[in-house]
Amino acid sequence: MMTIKDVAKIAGVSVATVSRVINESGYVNIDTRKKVEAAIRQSNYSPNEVARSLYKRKSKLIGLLLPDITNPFFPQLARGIEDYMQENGYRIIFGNSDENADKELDYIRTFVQNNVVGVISSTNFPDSGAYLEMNIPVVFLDRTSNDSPSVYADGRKGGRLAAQEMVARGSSRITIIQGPAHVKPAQDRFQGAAEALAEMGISYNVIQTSSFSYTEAGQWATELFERFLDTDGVIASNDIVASAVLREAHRLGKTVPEDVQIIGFDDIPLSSLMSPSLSTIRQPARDMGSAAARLLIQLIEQDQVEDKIIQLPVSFIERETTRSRMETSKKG
Amino acid sequence: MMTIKDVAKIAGVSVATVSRVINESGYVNIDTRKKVEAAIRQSNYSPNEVARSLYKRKSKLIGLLLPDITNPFFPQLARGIEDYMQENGYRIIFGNSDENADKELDYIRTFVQNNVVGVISSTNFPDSGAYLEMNIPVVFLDRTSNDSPSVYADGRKGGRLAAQEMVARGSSRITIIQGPAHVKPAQDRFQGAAEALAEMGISYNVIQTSSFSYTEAGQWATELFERFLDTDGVIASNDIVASAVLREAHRLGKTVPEDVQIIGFDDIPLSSLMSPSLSTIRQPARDMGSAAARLLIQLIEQDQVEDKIIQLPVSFIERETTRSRMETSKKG
DNA sequence: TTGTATGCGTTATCAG
DNA sequence: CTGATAACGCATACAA
Repeated sequence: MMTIKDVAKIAGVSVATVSRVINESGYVNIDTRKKVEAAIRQSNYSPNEVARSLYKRKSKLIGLLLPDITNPFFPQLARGIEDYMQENGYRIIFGNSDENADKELDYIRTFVQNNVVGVISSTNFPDSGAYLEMNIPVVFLDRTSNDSPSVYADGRKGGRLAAQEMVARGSSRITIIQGPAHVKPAQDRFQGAAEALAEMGISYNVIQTSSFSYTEAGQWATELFERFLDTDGVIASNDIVASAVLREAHRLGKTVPEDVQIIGFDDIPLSSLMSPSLSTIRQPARDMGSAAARLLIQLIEQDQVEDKIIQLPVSFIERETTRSRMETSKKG
Repeated sequence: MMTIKDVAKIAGVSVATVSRVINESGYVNIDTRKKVEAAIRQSNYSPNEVARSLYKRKSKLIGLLLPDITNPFFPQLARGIEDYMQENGYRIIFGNSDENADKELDYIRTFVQNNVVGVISSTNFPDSGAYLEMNIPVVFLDRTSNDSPSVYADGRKGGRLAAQEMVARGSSRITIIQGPAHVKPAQDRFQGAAEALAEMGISYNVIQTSSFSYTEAGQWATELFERFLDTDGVIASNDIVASAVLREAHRLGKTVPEDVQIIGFDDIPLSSLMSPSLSTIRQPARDMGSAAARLLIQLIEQDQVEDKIIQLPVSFIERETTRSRMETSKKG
């Protein structure tokens, strides 16, 4: 590998001068600049980021911690982040936490060991202290913690929306699938749906689940109809579980949405390609990702930021697992 | 941040000694070791990887380049890689290439700028020279290049399998969806299917596609049935497109698999949750990922490797978009 | 068994 | 406008 020294030699100047033209810092004569630039081109030199990072005590690296990239919601977040970071010259060190505190800690440690200048984390332990001790900007994504910088969608609202749309479309024997207890956003959704239903005076069933895994999704769908065969509306904890429910409904000979309506959560890309396509509460995942990236960069490069806490709106995506809306109670 | 110097001061020894206990290199008296270890614990010190990397001219970082993490096949690869790397103390710098040569080059450059010790790449340009010039181990994943280290599934065989299973299950008016021309594995599949069909003396239709994007998948499905309404067997270029075809078939009032059989490719996690669940040619994506990681680490740490080229088997996953096999021509 | 000094590739300070 | 040089944090060769 070429070093700044090699370039200096070729150009017949000192390393300091080369450094100046690279960083456009300090004065440098137009002619010597030409020489240096020529030398750089000729030698195909590009600066060693490690040395830079060592000297400046900060890199162009950011750490990204996601629960499981295999869950289709997270790649969307990751993409939003990566694109924005890429455009701004930052690179990403990525890790899956599996919602496991130790693994998370391990990653955080190596992040700081590598001089990352910031981290974006979708953690269930935002208050673990590890984040504070880092002493570098952190933004929590799809998660919240007091008034720490964070980007998230309004899960509670999403839950409410799902409940309202379901009721407005005529379901009355509704089952809510409650996501994993340790995943905050999942609980927000549940709470939103539950409280909206309560406000409308509609009783509901609840199925408890303990993960978002593909393999278990089928089991919960099975359990759901075993316990509540006559349910006519399912509010799922995410689109994966919703798919499983849709599948199980079919297997039992039910037609969707006539016999059972189903509403998912997230709006993962595949939900529109299923048949019937999945009605769902959309989280603008990619936007959440880029918003988080943008916020983190502000935190890194400026001392002032517009908003430390960014809540993005969710929306109901009407597709084929819900019926058309009944105009039951029109006011006015 | 604590440095080795701080630790040395606390322990009342020199930095060299501290370094020795950290790296278990050279002799160090049992008692002074105790002292140093205590100092490390007390100060919560962990070595600066950047400084290490600078000195040793190699890091614990590896570069990972994938076309698009948003395509459900790639997170599986990524997971296989990440898990294996994590266990072995390596971290990943990740980038999406979008199959764009410039973006790829940009990433490769920053990889070497950051002293990565190896890269795993799913590139369409394995022979671009950029990979050779890097002078660090590269393994191509889901791709091949002469006798460069690589890990991939037998796409040709997969295509053949799909064709054979489709025919054995009674389809005769078969349509193959041909994936993007610039994506080698997609062409392998196509070729395999086409040649198997040819061998069996069965004619077929072909639909050309130019990407694996979700949004366009629907259009191709539409085009497929517009042009070949009476097709009774579709061999799709991947599971996403297969989903779109399934959906379109339903929309047109066709029943699957009675009227049309559909076989996908990849076996993404959601394919088993669809209804009907998707018959598909499975690529062991996660295993491919860990195999690539394993191979890369061998390449990095040893001079000899078992096999530079690893081909993993594909398999037909029989689910609900294909009928049961007709025992047409039983020999013996 | 331990300590001192050097260099890894950069940037920034300070003379010139 | 340009060039020595120190320092970033660490690992190693060499002394002691």
